[in-house]
Amino acid sequence: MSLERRTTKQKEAIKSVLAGEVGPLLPDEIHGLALKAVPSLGIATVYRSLKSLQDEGLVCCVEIPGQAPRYESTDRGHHHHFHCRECHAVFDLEKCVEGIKSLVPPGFRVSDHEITLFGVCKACS
Amino acid sequence: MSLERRTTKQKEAIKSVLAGEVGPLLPDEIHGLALKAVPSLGIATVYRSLKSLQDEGLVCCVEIPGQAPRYESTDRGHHHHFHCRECHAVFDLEKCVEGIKSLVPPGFRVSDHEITLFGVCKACS
DNA sequence: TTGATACTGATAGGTCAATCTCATTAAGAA
DNA sequence: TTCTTAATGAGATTGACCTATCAGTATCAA
Repeated sequence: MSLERRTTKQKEAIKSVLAGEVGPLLPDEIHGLALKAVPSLGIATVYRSLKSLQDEGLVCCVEIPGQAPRYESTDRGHHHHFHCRECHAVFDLEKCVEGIKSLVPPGFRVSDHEITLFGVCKACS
Repeated sequence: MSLERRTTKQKEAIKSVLAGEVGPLLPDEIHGLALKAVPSLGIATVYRSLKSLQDEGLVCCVEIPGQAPRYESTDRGHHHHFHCRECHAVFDLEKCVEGIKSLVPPGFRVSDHEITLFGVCKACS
């Protein structure tokens, strides 16, 4: 239980990695990119920092079906994701679709939803 | 490598469990239900049969974000899923939404998509 | 009915994401 | 600068999911 919260170069490096991305990243990917700023960074610290950043509301978790959780900054608003079957990268999509709630039978209450598109990204085409 | 394919009561039990469901099931759930028909059924056989049924095109795998793979019969056509945050059951949804492909930026090719709604099901409300 | 062999059940083993442990380091208040 | 203690890094450990192994069983063509 932290009574205070210290600013560390590790956590700052992870925040700036996520700030510069166009989609959610795996912990391993975050680790790889943040190593450039903090060469000694351990993977355990990546997981710890991600949890801490989630508690602070700065980062959220994105689940792609069949894949490990990815993380991205929360400052992007509501959006969905595209998963490239070639390079396995995940991209943010700008918009959402209408009529989601009409899918649900009577008596069911919807709190949120996930839409994931699969295919081949621009670079891999 | 199977040169022939035999009919066994284990695999038949698994098929009939999946045939009677309103949504995809976890391997463990399939195991639990199929035990009623074949009390000696082992979990390894459940996994083996599911793989075999997938090869035959009779069963497909459904991935809910953040969850282990579930399995269902392929005879339901295109549809999506609702995941109850209370009881963790997954239900099939009848319809799909329009305009999915308009979400994607130029240069990206979409092959398929997943929509998962989260909330509380009728029984849990 | 018989025989070749696909299938089964139990369990050990593998894989991978994530957490725990603990000695060491370093942030930041005083 | 000093000192408390939060945070770190390395590696061991866990836990979930699934596969491999292998001796024994059951299917089905002949």
